[in-house]
Amino acid sequence: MAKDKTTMALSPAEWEIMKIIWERGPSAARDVYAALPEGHQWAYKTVKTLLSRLVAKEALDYDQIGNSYLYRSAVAQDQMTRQEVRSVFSRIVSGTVSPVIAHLIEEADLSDKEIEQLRKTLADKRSATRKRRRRS
Amino acid sequence: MAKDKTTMALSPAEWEIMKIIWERGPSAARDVYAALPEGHQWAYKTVKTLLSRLVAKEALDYDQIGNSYLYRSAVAQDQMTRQEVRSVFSRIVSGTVSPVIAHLIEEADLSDKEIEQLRKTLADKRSATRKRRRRS
DNA sequence: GACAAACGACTACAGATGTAGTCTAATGAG
DNA sequence: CTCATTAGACTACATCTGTAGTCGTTTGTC
Repeated sequence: MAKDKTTMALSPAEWEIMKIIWERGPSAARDVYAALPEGHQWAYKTVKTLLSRLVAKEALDYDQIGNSYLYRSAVAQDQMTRQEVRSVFSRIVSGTVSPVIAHLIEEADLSDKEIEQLRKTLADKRSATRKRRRRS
Repeated sequence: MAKDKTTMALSPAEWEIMKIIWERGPSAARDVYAALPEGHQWAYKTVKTLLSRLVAKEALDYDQIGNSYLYRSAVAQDQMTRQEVRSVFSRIVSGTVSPVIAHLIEEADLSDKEIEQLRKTLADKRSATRKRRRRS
């Protein structure tokens, strides 16, 4: 039933829950509820619904402790993130990706170290591209 | 009724339509239908529905020509794109954006010229960051 | 001028999502 | 042991989305 992990998608509200579990590690429903960022006033029941849906999607798994569940992530955060970013880009972009990357760089709050790292990524990319071109 | 332009969101199917109109310029429903990328076999009626919904959202506007409409974009593509990217990032990211940017760079098909441009963007970013730090 | 073709308006309907509420069973407090 | 509390299961319901279909009107064709 549950979609393949490589095609699973999370709704915004579900992402909110997953982020909490990724940060805190395995958590009971109460803990997730307590960890909601300020400004999110979901009813506890809403959190429970989202947790159940995430279990149904197999994004979460759980261990039963007494009569309650300890939810834990069943998918890696960076994998989900990559997937989501890919999906958004395929929706949005018609042709050129690079202006969007530029926009992100401008908007993001990057440390010097991260900037250095990205420069290196770009440099690698350049040589990789050249290699591909030569081969073809 | 219609959401403020700064908060309007498009569904994936709606993006598909908008991309066609952004590329082709003002178009009749038939033209949009004809311009659907291979593999998208929506019924013509489906296209019509999406166009109407986009008009309702004020993402499209139209001029009446005879008894039919010539649809034209009422929002700029890059503005919508930026908005969408921002929204996705605020959903997804807890903390560090830069791995995601790195991932994009790795995945994207970038020309040498674009890579050079991005390096420059990063360089600017670095000096901007330094300036901000000095000020604070 | 009659009629088929095409158009836009409105309607349909199932699945996903946001946002909870009810019901029943387990359990911890006294 | 009894009872209020709490947990998870199941139910609810409005809205958004994907994906069309029907209806009445306009219009181009002969």
